Amino acid sequence: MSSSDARPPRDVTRNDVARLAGVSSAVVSYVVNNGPRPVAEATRTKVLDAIEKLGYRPNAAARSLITGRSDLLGLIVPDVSNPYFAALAQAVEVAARAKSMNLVLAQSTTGGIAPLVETLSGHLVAGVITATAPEPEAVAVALRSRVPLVRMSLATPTERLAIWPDYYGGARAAVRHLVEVHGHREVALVIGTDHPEATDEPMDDRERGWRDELVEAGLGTGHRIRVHWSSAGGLAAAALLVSAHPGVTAAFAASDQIAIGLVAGLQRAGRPVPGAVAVTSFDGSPGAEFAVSPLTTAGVPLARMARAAVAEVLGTVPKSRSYPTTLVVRESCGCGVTGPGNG
Amino acid sequence: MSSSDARPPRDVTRNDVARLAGVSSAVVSYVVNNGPRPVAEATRTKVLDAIEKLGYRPNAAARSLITGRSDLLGLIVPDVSNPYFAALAQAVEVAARAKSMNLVLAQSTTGGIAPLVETLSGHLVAGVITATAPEPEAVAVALRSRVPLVRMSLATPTERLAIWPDYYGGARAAVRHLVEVHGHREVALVIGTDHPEATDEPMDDRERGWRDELVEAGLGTGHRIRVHWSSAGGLAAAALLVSAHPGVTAAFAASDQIAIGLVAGLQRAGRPVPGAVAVTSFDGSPGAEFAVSPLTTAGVPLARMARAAVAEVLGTVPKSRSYPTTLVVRESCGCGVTGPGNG
DNA sequence: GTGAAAGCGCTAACAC
DNA sequence: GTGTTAGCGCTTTCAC
Repeated sequence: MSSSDARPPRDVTRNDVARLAGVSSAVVSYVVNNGPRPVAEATRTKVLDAIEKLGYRPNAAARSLITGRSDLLGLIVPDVSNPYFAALAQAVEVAARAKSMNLVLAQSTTGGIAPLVETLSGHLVAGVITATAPEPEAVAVALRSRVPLVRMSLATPTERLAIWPDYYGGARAAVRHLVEVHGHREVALVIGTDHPEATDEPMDDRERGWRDELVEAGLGTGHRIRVHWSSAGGLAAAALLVSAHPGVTAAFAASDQIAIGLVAGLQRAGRPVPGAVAVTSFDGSPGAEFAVSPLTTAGVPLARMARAAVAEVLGTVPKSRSYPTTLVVRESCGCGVTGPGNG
Repeated sequence: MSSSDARPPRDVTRNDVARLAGVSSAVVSYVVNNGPRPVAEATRTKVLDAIEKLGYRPNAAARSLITGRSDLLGLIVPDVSNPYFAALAQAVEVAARAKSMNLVLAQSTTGGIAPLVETLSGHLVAGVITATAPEPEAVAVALRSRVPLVRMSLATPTERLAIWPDYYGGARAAVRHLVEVHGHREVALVIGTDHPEATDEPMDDRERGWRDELVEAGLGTGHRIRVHWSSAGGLAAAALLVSAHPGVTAAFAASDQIAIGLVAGLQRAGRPVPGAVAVTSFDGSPGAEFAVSPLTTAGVPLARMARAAVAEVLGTVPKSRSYPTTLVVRESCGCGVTGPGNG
């Protein structure tokens, strides 16, 4: 501690273990990796003892250098502080750890993910799971470095290397509940956008689901509000809804975060949910239960999706790429509410 | 593509670059690392061109192997899907990336963190930031592998390698607001616990702050509820509060998550916040604004703390270890509420 | 200002 | 069933 530890004492290496156990370093390797060659039980025990005694821990860098792969797995999300992506990250971390993989978390808050994929691939990650839509350059980088880039929970599904919730079906179920169970005729859509000014954005499957469900019921699709994918966006949507769409009696929010803000904003504007306006949403995040009006929401099976995404990174072709949602019925739709309401 | 790519084509290495640029591999190294030796401008350009042309990317494993360190930084949290830890993780990721470090995220959902520290140190991480209290064995592992283990946002501050919000001061401010501004005399504490049955847990500084503030105001400290650190816990606390502490007119919740459940539960129990019970809490998480009653909460400066924690991992002794909170005043305390209330 | 070369700790042929 | 050994891609000392 006196000098600025100029050169840290070397870690205990596989050779130290071999020496103490009285075997060759190869045998230590076979024991540590359970292969690729068999080891006699007695020898194995000696090695294990030596490892224990020395507190030996394999150097992941050396291993990666030779194998060309690591036990690292990249995860790119727009922003982990968003509860949906937080839930996604937690599910992926659990799924990764179940496969003895470590998660490297990267946020794409600003700009493209190509530099992130580049960095990650420099770490020889087994693959990258992205919840941010990769721009063409990012895809090119992944291809060039031969790193599987698995899209997870993106609104515009691809056929290859992607896992997504059934946005379309979930949205239809959430809208159908409003129409069939509660009899609403004017159902607005409140959806997010990443490019507020862009007009040629591909249509989100949740929007498609909302539209088709209304059309099939013979209802109009004139009420559509686009805001940020956040509770603040939902708050803004509430203001818009009361001012520009006064006749609306129900709304489908494309995410719980939006719904949380929407429901709070509606309440503040004197249009309580579900009394004045019924709301359903999409995600099934834990916080939905504690919204100003507990949210009825299409629940996404993140744990299963995460396992599928990790498996896909590891080279397993998943049985299914689209995961059905389950409508969690609470109160924001008008169900089970006592007192003044339109149930 | 026909065979199962038995042996992936070797990546482009530093030698390829050297060959193309017509220099030695050492020079490539000097260019890539900006040192440790100077390189002529013309040579540098040639090298850079070759790198560009070949799409060369340094192999992090090889670099780590020789330097004995990586640009990886470990972060251990109990559960990223908890909004507080999600916010913490996002702040740490940003702070890490600002220092060109990559975050390896590990969750300690079950059991001790020693195995995680062990794994992380095998990856030669520059350090580990933990928001889960390390058990003695974890500390020993970190010591043995000479990995700095920085505690972040732990309720029981240490003197070394730790960064924390001013739990004590923040709690006092939140309680003081209830007492001095709103005149409450019976202020309950709703706090979490990791070991529901343990009785010898060290006292959380938030509890100490709550107690001292009340004592100095000449008030009683008889109302204390311990639940899980979650919104579900807050919901349970609401039930307990109405049944076992009917005289209470205000409560300080030790976390926003608890407060969110508490406020929702109180509302459901017909004791609206802040009308019937005023509430303040601790954290300042984004979601607090959208609680059933927008939360007045002691805001924690996570971004600054994250920068300090990352700096500490990197060997900088922080100017400060304790970070003051800022009371964000909204409505749950009774401020700015029109209509029936006890403002 | 540049090059040659010695390993970092580990894996996996290959030899015995 | 075990040992020997040749690198993996990179950094850095040391010569020039």
